[in-house]
Amino acid sequence: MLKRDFYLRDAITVSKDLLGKLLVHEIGSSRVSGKIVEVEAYMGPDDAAAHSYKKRNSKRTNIQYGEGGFAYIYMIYGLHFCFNVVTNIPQVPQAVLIRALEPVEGTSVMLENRGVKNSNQLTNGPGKLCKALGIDNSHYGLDLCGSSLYIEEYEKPLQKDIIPAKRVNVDYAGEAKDYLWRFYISGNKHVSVV
DNA sequence: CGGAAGATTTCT
DNA sequence: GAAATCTTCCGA
Repeated sequence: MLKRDFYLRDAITVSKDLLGKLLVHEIGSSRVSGKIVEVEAYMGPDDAAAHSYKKRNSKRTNIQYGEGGFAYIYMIYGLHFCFNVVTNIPQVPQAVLIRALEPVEGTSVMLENRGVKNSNQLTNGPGKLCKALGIDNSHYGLDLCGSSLYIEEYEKPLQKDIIPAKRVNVDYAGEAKDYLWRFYISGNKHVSVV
């Protein structure tokens, strides 16, 4: 399992390092997990696309003001949950949105959670992977150095296979919408948007 | 206290 | 291309 130090860096560095790692959710005795294939970095106070833009501190974003390595989960459009990893030191509100996974363990559980048959569409989007892994608001603020939801070493993608791209659905963010703060693994079938 | 908008998904 | 759908947030 990744240690606290891993998360105490800036969101861009952490996001790139997260590619190829395994996101694990232990539900009772079963393990559900997926390889991280797509992420986006949100850099906080100076990033108009971030929830913590201009040091906004609300009930929702508060966890970002603590130290890195905790789960930041929020509901969007009243329908879907998104899972983020808080990064950096306290008082620096940054986070990494996990946008897509490649199913590894417990795919039958994921299929059941999602109610679809095509495994390519199981976890290829932030809302989808939360549903597939059974992540919801009850996991808000959970310590990723704990024992039920965590990230561990898995694969290390080649540098050339890490593709920078514009973030998705942040058109409202002015100049920040063009920042290349989204990263995904080249050629992977489970990336949400190509 | 009320209005507005959203780090998405799904269907047509 | 547009609706679904409701929590959260910000301004008054």
